[in-house]
Amino acid sequence: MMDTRTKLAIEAGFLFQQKGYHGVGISEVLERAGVPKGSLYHHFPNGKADLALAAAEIAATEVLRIIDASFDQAGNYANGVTTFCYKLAKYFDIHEGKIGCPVSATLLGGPDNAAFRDALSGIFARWMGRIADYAMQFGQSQQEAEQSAKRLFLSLEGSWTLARARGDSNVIRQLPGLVC
Amino acid sequence: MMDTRTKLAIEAGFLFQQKGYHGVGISEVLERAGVPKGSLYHHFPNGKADLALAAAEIAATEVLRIIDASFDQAGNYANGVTTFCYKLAKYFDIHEGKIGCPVSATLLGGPDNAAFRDALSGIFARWMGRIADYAMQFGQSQQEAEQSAKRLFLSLEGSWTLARARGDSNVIRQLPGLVC
DNA sequence: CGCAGAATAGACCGGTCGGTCCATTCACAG
DNA sequence: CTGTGAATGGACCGACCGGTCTATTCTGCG
Repeated sequence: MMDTRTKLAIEAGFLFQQKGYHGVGISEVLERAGVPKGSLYHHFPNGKADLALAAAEIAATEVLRIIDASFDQAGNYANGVTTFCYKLAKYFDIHEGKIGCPVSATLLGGPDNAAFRDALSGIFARWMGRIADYAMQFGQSQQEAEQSAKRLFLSLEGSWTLARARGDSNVIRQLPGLVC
Repeated sequence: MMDTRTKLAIEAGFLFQQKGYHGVGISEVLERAGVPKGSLYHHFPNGKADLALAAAEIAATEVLRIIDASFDQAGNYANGVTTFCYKLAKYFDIHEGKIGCPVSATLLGGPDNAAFRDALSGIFARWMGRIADYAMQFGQSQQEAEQSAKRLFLSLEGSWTLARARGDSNVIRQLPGLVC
């Protein structure tokens, strides 16, 4: 069975992504995870803030895995982008359109903390770096690749927001036609 | 002097944009606005939710004004986009990089409410519509114009997020080179 | 002036927040 | 078995939350 610490971080992640850092109460996380309060403060001595950072880290890694899965078998860059967007749209639908960017809702809504901002910008850099790597692998120059990655990332972040506002994942699915 | 109702909505808007709906307490808004609680519930009988909707509406209108100011005197579409982004970057800097999209932080973080989502998607539609109008005015076909507007809006929404994570408005300033 | 409704002022409320603390149970080394 | 630290379980706390309610002050009309 899954680690208590991991289970807490994952359940907290889902909730944070839907309602933001301040919109989720500790007790709600505990109830969903089926874990008592004592355990939380054993695994996350700094409480809610630690929990949010761990949740964001897990979600960030999951997105990296989706990037890999999308580009590894793609014949070219545009193809990889399309697969990537479709996978994210599916993820969006699974959670009933209630979910935004898995990390920005968690960390941007949190306390005005340097640690939170650093974690967030680090995660974004990792995502863009990974996408740029694949773009280069498919023949783009480093400069081109970084620009492609940035363009994709920015639009994607916007698509997540718009999709949530509309309750419709099609914005995400139509993204490849817009940025490639 | 400014209307008490308006003052409340504006101050609430700044706070919501920084910390999200649940991150801001009523008392904090009242303190900043220098207004007692009774006045708030006189002007906004439904309390915090009404306040957030009014705040978003004001911010949305302000953005429309910035769009107009940017495109009205621009010689072409690309020029208007550049001015628009520079104005937004300046707005971002004025608020010390602590501010995101003026409406999504307020409304997406709020209660999982149909009224909130509708208001948000309506505001986004108005923004994109206005930008598309200018694009057509500068010679683009309707289809081209809508695509241009969507591309700009999505990247802009993403830029706001990234700028906030980095605490640096340059992402927004570099946007025209990326989407035009 | 007197009156009425709008607006302001703030005490007060029940509920929930994040967090602390300690008793208990578990897993495992000796 | 016993001992020990990790992990769990949950009662409890003060602070703050959004919201209600009543008293008072302002404002404009007759």
